[in-house]
This record gives sequence, structure tokens and C-alpha cells, in this order.
Amino acid sequence: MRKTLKDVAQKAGVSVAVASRVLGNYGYVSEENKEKVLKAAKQIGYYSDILARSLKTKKTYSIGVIISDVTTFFFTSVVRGIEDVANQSGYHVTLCNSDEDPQKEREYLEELYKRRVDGIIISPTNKNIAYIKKIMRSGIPVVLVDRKIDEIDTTQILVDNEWASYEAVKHLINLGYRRIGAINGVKEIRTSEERFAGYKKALRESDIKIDPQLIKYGNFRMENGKEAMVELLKMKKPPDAVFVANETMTTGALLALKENEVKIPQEMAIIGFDDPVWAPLVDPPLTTVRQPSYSIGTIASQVLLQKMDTRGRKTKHEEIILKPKLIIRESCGEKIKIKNK
Amino acid sequence: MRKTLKDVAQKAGVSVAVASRVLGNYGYVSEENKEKVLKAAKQIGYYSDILARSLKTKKTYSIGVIISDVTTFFFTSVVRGIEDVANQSGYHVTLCNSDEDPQKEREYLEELYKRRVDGIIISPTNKNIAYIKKIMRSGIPVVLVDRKIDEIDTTQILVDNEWASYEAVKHLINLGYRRIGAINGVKEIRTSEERFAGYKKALRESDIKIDPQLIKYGNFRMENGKEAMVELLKMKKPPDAVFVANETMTTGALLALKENEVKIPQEMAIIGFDDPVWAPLVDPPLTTVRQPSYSIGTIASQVLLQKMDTRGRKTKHEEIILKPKLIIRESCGEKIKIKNK
DNA sequence: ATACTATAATATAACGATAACATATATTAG
DNA sequence: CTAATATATGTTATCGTTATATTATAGTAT
Repeated sequence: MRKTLKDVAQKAGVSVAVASRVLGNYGYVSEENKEKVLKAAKQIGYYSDILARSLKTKKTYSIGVIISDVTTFFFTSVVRGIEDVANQSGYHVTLCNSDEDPQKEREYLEELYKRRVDGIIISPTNKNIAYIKKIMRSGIPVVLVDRKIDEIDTTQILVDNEWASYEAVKHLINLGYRRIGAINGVKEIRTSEERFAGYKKALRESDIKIDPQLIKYGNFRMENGKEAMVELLKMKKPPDAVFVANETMTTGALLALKENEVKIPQEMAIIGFDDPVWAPLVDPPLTTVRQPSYSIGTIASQVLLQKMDTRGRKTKHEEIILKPKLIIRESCGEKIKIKNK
Repeated sequence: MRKTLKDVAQKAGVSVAVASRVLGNYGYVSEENKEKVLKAAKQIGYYSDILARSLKTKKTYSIGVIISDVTTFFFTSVVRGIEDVANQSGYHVTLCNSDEDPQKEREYLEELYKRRVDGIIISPTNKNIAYIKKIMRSGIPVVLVDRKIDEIDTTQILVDNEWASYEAVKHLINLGYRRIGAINGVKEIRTSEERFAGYKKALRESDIKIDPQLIKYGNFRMENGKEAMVELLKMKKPPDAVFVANETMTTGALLALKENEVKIPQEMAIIGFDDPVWAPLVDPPLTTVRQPSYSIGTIASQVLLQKMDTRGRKTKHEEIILKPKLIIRESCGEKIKIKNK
């Protein structure tokens, strides 16, 4: 059923080698045979078998991308950036969702290795460092995005999380808020740590005591953000503002506020990380930290393409740090309010 | 660098056949050799090369999925359903975004064919019907989702679009609205036609004249929904309610209403298709048609898995039609309003 | 005329796995 | 005791390509 090069060669009356050269566009072939082969290929509906080709050439023209979850605006956007650049250079993207699960991440890494991808872009948990290094040693270039890992010697496309959350919390402080809560992501993940560090720095700088009761940890999921917010609301003296460390948890937190009919920002101000399309549409429009997600993707792709070109050469630890931007809308109030201690 | 079966066999002191049998878990092998091979494989860090295996076995354990755009809630959810089921059976999903572009769709179909996927799930434009049929004839099973194509003899997982939009528009009529606009998707696509048909049916049934001026066509994109809404607002006598045929265009329409400070639902009621997480959060909470998107994915996957098992057998045209559900919130008003003609 | 290069085509050996076939021993049945 | 069967292993062809080596011819330089 499926046609092979042999069929094409037979039909064109030449050897497979000639057919291969024509279709692969290399080596010496006469004009006459070129035409014959092209015509034959079209006639019988021939499409090359990438498996066979890749086996021989050791090049699959595919790259693997491992992120935690494409459902989120941030990663969708990163992936879009990666794909746009990769596709342009003829590369195909294999997408894997680790869901923050180191076990799943490990399995996907193995899968990508078995499938002989030419390179990998990963937003890693920090549990498979040794395996990532092993993959790199075997000659497959890796680029990290969003999450820094000191021990891995390769290019890492990052965002200045600490600075961004510092700015966000500072914004709340400047507006007059003092009891500022935080809903953080998974503790072990670098971005969570950095964002939390920015939060602490801003409070410390303004001589506001850090109250552990106001600090919640989630797993980046929506349900989790919701639960965390509910817990905060249940307190005898809830915070008057909250900083939420990512998009999905922000959605959950907003849902909790809605269900409990809490007025934003009068009763509770909220500032989120990531800036999804719907941020301006919610009630009230959401103030957020916008990350340059698409750029992260395009840059990661470009760097990886370059690394795949110069395969074999050793790479060193290198950080490309992008600046997020605070998008001020209305969920934190528009003017300075006087709060009593 | 990369280890092969030969290396494992050598290390274990057996033939490649024995090594292959152990790792592939088939045929006769002694307990002793089994252990030896397993140990050797682990020691040298062997991972099978899927390219070589697939070339020989003619099974890649990967399926291709072509949809218009993962960025949308509907398709993200469908894909998640497909993946969850496929992964459980050891299949890997290759995702392609056609962006409604028949050319891109064609290229991805070819790419998937070249990569020898075991099956394809596609939400098709209607421009590559002949090629899809050709792929099916070559022995690769295909399942369609979301968009019906009469000429293709395979299982199609669909949603009762006409019924759903009929219900949605009926809802508007029951609330007292009479000048009801529509922002439709790309004209040639089946779902758009069906949704538009439901709109017309509801109006006709209530003896409301269909006014072509109130009907806009988009390309499913956000910008487009926005432009369409702006055009409607510019009319001397704009509609007092609008039915929007998908999520992204609804986002755009809401953005336009926001920017023009149009009060929802007092000045303009709006009802959307698809029910993203943020629908309850916008101002006011959005009334929408919720599609069983995740189920569409899981069912499609199950059907495809089954078809791949019974490969070769001819399949016939078969439709599995799921019912969407109208989720009533507040963007259409909560009680009957009396509108003057 | 000889040597060299450019052009052209073919036959054949990989790539790394599996499957088919062949062979050998131990066990069981008749 | 022989035939049949189950168990165990090794050898080799094969999947569909590309790369290498080989051969052949024509044109150019020495």
C-alpha cells in the first residue's frame, strides 16, 4: 500500500540511489533523471518515511518540549513562541505536560530520548537534574525556560521573578495596604521561591512584619488557589490584600472571592501573576504581572536551534533574564486608601 | 555514546536476539539470562531506539491530532481528553495547530503520514477531504471531532450545534429580546453553519424577521469578534442582544463592549459558545453554551484505539452526537424585560 | 597520449531494532 | 525407545532510507 523509494526508482527506471538524490536534492543527477523521478514520485503518491531517514541520518528534525501544563495562558504562549520559530526551521515540536510531577517528567524525558529528538526545551521540576545532565552528555542539547537550575550548564531563559513580585507587592504597599497575604506555588520550585522572596523583600523594606498565617502554599492549580483564599477569608482578621503567584491560582482565588461575595478591592485587593486575555474583563479588571511569555518561547527556540547546529561543543551555564511588567488595572484600588493598623 | 542492543548483548554475554526478547518481554528466555540482560541494560544505561523498532514493527505508538488552535479552552480540553486516554494505552500524542488554514492542515497531514502515526484525530476544515480519504485508504484510521464531513466514512464525534444555538437564542427570545445579532465563525466550516442554522430556526419559530445587518462573520479569532461587535455598536439601531459562536470571538466581543462602556445586559445582552473557567468571573458573569469538550476527547481516543486494533477493516460513516448545556448566568438579564418593538 | 577532474549512475553496506528460521537440549507421551 | 513437544539460544534477513565505494564516461589540462 505505502510506496517506498524502491517503487519510485522502479517506476522512473533508475536506481534507488538516484531517486534518493533527487528527492533529497544532493549529489549529481542528470536533468533528465531528475524529471523522471519527480514525475514518478508524484504519480504513485510517494512520501518519504521519516523513521527510516532519521534512523540513517541520526537527525529527526523534532524537538521535545516539557512544561507543566499547556492549559495555562503562560505556557500556551511560551509553546506558541517555541513552535513558531521551530517550525520555520523545519522542526517539529513534541509537547509533553509534566503536571509538576517529577515521575511524569522523568518518563517524558526518557520517551523523548528514545524518540531521538534533536533537542529539548524544558521547564523543569528540580528532581531530575541528574537525568537531564545525562541526556546532555549523550549529545542532546537542552535549554531551560522559566525555572533556573544552578547545577545545569546550559542556557536558561528566565524571568526576573523576584523583582516582579517585589514590584507587585510594593505597588500594594504604596496604595496603603499593610496586611498583605500571599498565595504561593509549590515550595520546591524555583519560581515560587523567587516570587516569595520578592514578596518578603518588599514587606521587609517597608518594615512590615511578615505574618506566616497570611502565607499559603498551593500546587499551582485552580482548586488550590480557591482553597487558599477560603482559608484566608476564614481568618478572624483576614488580609486586606493578596498577592497570588500564578494564573490558575488567581482564577481560583477570584472564584472564592466571588462565591463569598467579597468586594474587590474594598474588602480585599488582589494582584496576580500572568496576564491572560480575560484579565481586563473580570470584575473589577485585574491588576497583574505580565510575563514576556511568547518571547521566552521564541528565544528558547532560537538558542536551541543554534545549539543543535554546533552540536557536541560543551556549553556553559548562561542566563537570559527578561523583565516582566506590572499591568495596573482596578483590582487593587485606584488611589491611596488609609488603613488603620 | 548512545548504547544499542548490541552493546547490551555483549555486556550480558548473550546474542542480540536474547537481549531483544528480554527487553521486549516475549519468546523463550531463561531466568538466568533475563537477569543478566536486565542488569546489563541498566548498567550501561540502555534505552531502546523507537525509530528502529517502529521501522521494523510498523507501529509507532503515536497518534496525530490536528485541531485549529490549542489556545482556546474548547480545544485544550478536547486534547486533554484525547491524551489522557491515549497515554493510558501507551500512545503518544503529536499535536498540530492548523489555525483554520487548509494549507497548514494539508502539510500537517503529510507530516503525520510521513512520521507513520498509527492513527489520526482531526477537527477538519473541509478543504482536504480527498487527502484524508487517501490517508484512510492507506490503512491509517482517522476519527473526526467537532466538525462533520458527510463524505468521510468514519466515526465522527460531534456536538448538537444547531440544537444548542437554538436553545441559546430561544433563551434570549424568552427573556424578551427581539433584535438579536449573531457573530458567526468562518462560513465554510460546518459548526458555524449549524450554529447559524439554530439561530435562524429560533428566530423563525418566533416570527422574528432575520435581519442580515445584524449578522456578522468572523474567523474565530479574538480580534475578529471585537471588530464585529464594534460594527454592531456603530449601527444606528444596534441589536439589544448578541449570540457569539465561539469562545475567542466572545472574548473579543466582551472587550469591545468594555471599551465602549456598554452596560451588559441593560444595553446589550450577550450569550457565548464554550464555557471557559473565567466565564463566571467577568462582569457580569457570562451565560454560555457549555460543550462536553473533555468527553469529546476521551471518546475520540477510545474510538481511535479500537479502530487501530481492528486495522484494515472498512469503517462506515457513523456519528456520535453529544448534547451541550446552556449555563445561565447574568449576561442576558435575570428576568423577563419588556422591550418595545 | 596520459593524467586528472567533473559528472553520472549503480550496487551495496550501514542505521538499530525485530522476526523468521535454524539448531540444540530437556522433557513428556505413546 | 522413538517421536513429539516445550524450552532456550543463535544466525540472519528485513524494515526504508542514506552514505560509501565502485565503475563509467566525458571533458580538460599537462
